[in-house]
Amino acid sequence: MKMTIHEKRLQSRDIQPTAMRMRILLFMAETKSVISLSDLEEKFTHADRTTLYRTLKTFLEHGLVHQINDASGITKYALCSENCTCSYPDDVHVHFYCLSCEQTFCFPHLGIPNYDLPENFTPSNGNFVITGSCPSCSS
Amino acid sequence: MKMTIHEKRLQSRDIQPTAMRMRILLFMAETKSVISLSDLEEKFTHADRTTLYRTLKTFLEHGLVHQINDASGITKYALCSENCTCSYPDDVHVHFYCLSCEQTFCFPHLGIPNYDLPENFTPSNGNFVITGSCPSCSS
DNA sequence: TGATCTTTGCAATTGAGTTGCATTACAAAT
DNA sequence: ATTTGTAATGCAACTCAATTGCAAAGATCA
Repeated sequence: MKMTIHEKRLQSRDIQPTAMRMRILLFMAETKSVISLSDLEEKFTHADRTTLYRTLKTFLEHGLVHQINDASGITKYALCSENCTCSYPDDVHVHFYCLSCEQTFCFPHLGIPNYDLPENFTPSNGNFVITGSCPSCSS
Repeated sequence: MKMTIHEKRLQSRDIQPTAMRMRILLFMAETKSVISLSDLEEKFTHADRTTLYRTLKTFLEHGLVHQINDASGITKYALCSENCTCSYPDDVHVHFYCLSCEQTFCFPHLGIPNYDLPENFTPSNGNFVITGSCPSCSS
């Protein structure tokens, strides 16, 4: 039985590879960028907002994407690397939010310090965003 | 002319020290915690939501408080230290968001690495939040 | 085929955040 | 002290992202 790489990717995370999900995964893999629910809506005008929303939720719950909270206040998502478990500190990396164009970028090569937290604070995940101006918007 | 320490603090940031603002500043200084607009609403039941909202905005614009975006998706605020300018990397520190009680904590002693960003990314601020379980919620 | 479970679409709701405008409080000038 | 102008506050309404309930469509398996 033949299977695309994306189909395998969904199944390896225990997500039923429906047509809709395949299309959304493909889009995220192609654009390689950080997207919001609204971005998906603009791309998939034929699909319902709820379906897109729930697809992102499903992806998130199954560790296929990670969630980013930047200064825009809008929840954004990005595909995880193949063997990511989205746990602090190893699988967390820095993101960059451009105040001008409001885009968010992944910096997978910029990891997170293993902070020595105050007693009894148990970390599980992290959200590290640097805000500023991106190359296209820096004059 | 006599002036309270909080009055001076407002004036040093060019904020008119009205009764409302004094009360809110006092509350934030007393609780020493990270709060949301809704938290203020619960405390100041007599005041209008808009006033509280605009007070926080004013405080933010004048650098009296800093803004935190945690995994809750709700914008939170915390008092800045006396000589803070809220700029990356020196004045940015780590926060902690507890998934269980949904509280957010300031860790002013945990600073931010001076990351070597990709070319032409110009940082101005940062938002670093570690998510997990706080002492009260860790069994 | 029939029964069941999952996914998708539609409609409606929630709640944070925000804005316009009228009113009130404050401060400066006379 | 009174007037006058500016800033702050309160009220009402609105926007928009996020979320939920329910019905219809589609997939899966006996």
